[in-house]
Amino acid sequence: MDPNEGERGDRAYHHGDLRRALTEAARRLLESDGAQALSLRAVAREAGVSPAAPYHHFKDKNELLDAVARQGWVALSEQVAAARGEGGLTGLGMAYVRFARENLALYQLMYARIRGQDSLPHGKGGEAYDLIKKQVRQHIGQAASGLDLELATFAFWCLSHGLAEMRGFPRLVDLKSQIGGEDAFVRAVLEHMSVGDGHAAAPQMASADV
Amino acid sequence: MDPNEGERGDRAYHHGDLRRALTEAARRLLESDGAQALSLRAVAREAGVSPAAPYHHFKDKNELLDAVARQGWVALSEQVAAARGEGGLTGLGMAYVRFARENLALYQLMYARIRGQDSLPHGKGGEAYDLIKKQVRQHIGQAASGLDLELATFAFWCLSHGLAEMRGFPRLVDLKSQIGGEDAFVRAVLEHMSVGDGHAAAPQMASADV
DNA sequence: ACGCTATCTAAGCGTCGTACAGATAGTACA
DNA sequence: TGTACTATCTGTACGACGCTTAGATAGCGT
Repeated sequence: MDPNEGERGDRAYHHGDLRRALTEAARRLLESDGAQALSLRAVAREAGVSPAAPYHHFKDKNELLDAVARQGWVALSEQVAAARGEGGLTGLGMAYVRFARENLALYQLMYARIRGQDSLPHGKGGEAYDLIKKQVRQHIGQAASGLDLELATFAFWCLSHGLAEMRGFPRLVDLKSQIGGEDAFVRAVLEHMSVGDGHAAAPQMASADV
Repeated sequence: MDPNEGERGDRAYHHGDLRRALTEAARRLLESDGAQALSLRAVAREAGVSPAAPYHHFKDKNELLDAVARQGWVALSEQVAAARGEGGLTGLGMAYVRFARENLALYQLMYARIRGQDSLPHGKGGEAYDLIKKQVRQHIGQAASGLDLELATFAFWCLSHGLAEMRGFPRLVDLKSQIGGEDAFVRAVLEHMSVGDGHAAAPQMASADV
């Protein structure tokens, strides 16, 4: 649950706090050499221990990666929280996308780990989702139904995630230059949904109209 | 470019059309054992050839996976195309999500391959995107600016992708049961964006209203 | 019929995740 | 203080992986 469950800095092991050293080594490798270079042996090497040492702190490689991913969710939540009150809902979305851009390999690891176990981050890790939900509530008004709130939050999350993942796709380069740069594009997409115009409670099924 | 570049059924090799046999074996393994079991050696085993045989048809493992992914994009486009004219834009989105549900490992492989090379599927593979764009144009009206059309299409794609990827997340189970099941949930999210209500040309920054 | 080339096999290299036995260093208690 | 005890780390090994190379084989054009 606690993403830094090895954060007991008081407790020292033979060669120091190896658990923390391992996750830090992993994040270092992730940033420098990318996700495909993140082998357990490489992490152990980077931390200066034998290939078998990590197994005294993590059941297997997946558990190490999960710990790193949890740290990523915490960092994402912090970055989104720091953008609170600056640019409204759009500001949170842009902070989300900025995190993904600045920590691409980590961001992809976070979702890769989630896909492996079919569970969204919860507890500290899922704080970002709740922050966005709160801002969405403020955006669409307290009067909106809880169902609308949930739908709007999820839709906004999808938009942010899509922007984070597909930012570099060639199909978008024309659009981005046409709209005035990367940030303007992100802003435009986030605001395009214009969540909370009050149309969600009675979803229309119009097939075609001008 | 052509996702079935090995589809020359006329040309037979020593043991038949091994290139096709390999991609088919890969898709079989993907469906039965998941993505992490998809090793080159396992594919060769499934196809009944030696571990080195695939290298005469693919430069390396990545090229084999790319070929499988391209077949996936074609299949996705076909499924989306088959839903044309049935349920409007929402129908296309639901077909997209249904494909991801029915071919989960393949769907994730498709995006994993894309992330590795920072390029969206084009040509035959990207047909689905163009189909959705066409339907979005019909939905928002021909009068909308090209910029709005692109933004709306991308936003709708993000929504569909998010639904496909996060469908099983525990955070959503309450919402799904509350809204009346899986399909109703997908429909609600897709329609929530209500793309093309004419607010995109002049994106409002309303902070709160009911 | 004869070479030519494409195709496939066998064997091997370095790396990976992981397991296990033994060494070592802190800790608890006599 | 000395002595078990346990947690931590090393060394070594196993099977599987991606990929390379050398050699066998089969279909092709001439």
